[in-house]
Amino acid sequence: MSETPDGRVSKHFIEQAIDADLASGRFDRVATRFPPEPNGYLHIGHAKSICLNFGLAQKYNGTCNLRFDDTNPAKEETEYVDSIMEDVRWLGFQWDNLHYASDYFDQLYLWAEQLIKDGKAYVCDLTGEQTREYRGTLTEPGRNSPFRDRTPEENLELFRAMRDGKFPDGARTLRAKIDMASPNFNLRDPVMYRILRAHHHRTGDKWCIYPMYDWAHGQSDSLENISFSICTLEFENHRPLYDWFCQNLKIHNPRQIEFARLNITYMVMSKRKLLQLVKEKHVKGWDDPRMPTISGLRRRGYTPESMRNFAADVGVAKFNSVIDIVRLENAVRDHLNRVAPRRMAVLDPLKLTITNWPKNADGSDVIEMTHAVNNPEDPDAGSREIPFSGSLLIEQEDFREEAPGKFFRLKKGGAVRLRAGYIVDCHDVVKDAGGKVVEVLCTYDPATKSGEDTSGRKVKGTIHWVSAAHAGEVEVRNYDRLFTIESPETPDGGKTFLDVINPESLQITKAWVEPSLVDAAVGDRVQFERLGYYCVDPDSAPGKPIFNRTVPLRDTWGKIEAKQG
RNA sequence: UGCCCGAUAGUGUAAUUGGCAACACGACAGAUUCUGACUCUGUUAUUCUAGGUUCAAGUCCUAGUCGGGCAGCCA
Repeated sequence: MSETPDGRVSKHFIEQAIDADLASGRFDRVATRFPPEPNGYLHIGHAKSICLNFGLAQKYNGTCNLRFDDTNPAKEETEYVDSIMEDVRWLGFQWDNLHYASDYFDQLYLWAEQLIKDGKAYVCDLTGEQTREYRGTLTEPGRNSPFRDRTPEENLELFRAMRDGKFPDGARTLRAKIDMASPNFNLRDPVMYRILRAHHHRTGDKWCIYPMYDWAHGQSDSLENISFSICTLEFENHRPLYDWFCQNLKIHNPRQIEFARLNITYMVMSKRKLLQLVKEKHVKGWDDPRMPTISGLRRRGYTPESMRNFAADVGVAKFNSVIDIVRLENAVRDHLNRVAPRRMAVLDPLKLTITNWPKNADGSDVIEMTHAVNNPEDPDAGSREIPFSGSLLIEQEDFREEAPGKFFRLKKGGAVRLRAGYIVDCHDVVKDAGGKVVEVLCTYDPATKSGEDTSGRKVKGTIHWVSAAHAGEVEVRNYDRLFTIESPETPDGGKTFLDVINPESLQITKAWVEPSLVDAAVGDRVQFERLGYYCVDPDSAPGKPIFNRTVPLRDTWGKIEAKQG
């Protein structure tokens, strides 16, 4: 739901469907569920689904369950279950009930016997390959399995034997008896159970037959009294089967509604590809800050609020869209701008010496504390004191010996304000043997101290700095997009997504930071003024923080420069 | 050559369900600024095409075009 300018509330198509079903009496409440398969870590696409399902429950004063769709023991692990629960909570949601599809295995088995007795399911001896051949093609109908007309008695006996482990893996299946000529493949006698000897993360070795998705999902929804079963577009063709099972079992029939999954430029979202990135060590793990996983984005410094805002921002529809990654970046900037304390850090230092700075009797610099606002967007954030001296570090790129008029920073013969400090005038530089500027020499204007400026001077630029003697030295990990092209899932020229990994997606560097930052705690988020938002990484040790760049600040000057070549 | 679904500024989402095509982001131009950030202002459309119904069509009908999905004992 969102507000239009004239105050009306606009609802997306799922909310409209819910309104209609509530009004018609088809359902009297909203019950949703988020049903991940625990075979990998959740990514931002799942976050959209989580926000949708839990969000709907909140808006309609209904309920939302978390249910693990754990019907394939070959792929599923407890590690993934734990990470999924952590991610859902971190996003800010609490499920009403926690379930596992595997909790329903007994009920599912009973229902299967019921369908067999009703003559609506049969045991099929076809091999996997034969099953495929019999299924037909896109343009030709399938053919009936030669085992399709077994009697309910025979089917029951064989099915129980399947359950009891009398047959090897893959030898037989239980199939629903629907219509081999249906234009919808899902209705061509879909497999309900396969024989599979694998240790299940919850049921152990109790079962050697496991239900297929279609046979487990809708029935699980039904058992939980779900009203709206929201899933992604690729399940649209499954809906007739979803309804067929509920109707033939004569059980509560939730309404399945499909929406388009989330795609974002410069990201891959398939679990298979993400698994590959992890397994082949192209990244450091599922929570590598370059991953689109919720845990990766969390480590990168994204906030739950920004991710929820992003999900709301991209909307819900049936159109298969690709969201520009800048919208995600914008969402986190927008939130962090409001909440992240400002700090100063210099990543690529250049020495700046103030030649007229006062000295103590012993020849050392006088140290003066200056007053800096913590967050101009948030008066409640207060202010802090930073040590200022005659020996500072500024950013290399903030100084040019000679520069065009549009360059507002420091140049020889020019002036600039040192943020929360003084205005300085540059009168000379010191170069090394190679002619590279290694130090800039300035004078400061005592009447221009930040907060008590009586000079009336105006300068065009303000730059950040740290006092050389007081700066803490820390590690900084500057992250960038993991891929070099917009659509890494489909690169040109026979390349794969692995060929378009951005070799510069992680740049480790040092930074010199204002003193308070040395004690930053894991998870702390700050804005390095004029650079970007940073978050303290779990790899940090006490007194040795490591800062991950969440996202850089928008850089208008960088754009202008790039354009001018 | 089958079935299902979709198509509205560059990108995404709206349009009181047949009544002046709007909002966000981006891009561009400008203002402001002790962060070239933030903020503010302006610019950015033959609603895929062709017919039809209607006083009136983005919305309804017909045909077409383009895009996505479907032939796992995966989910």
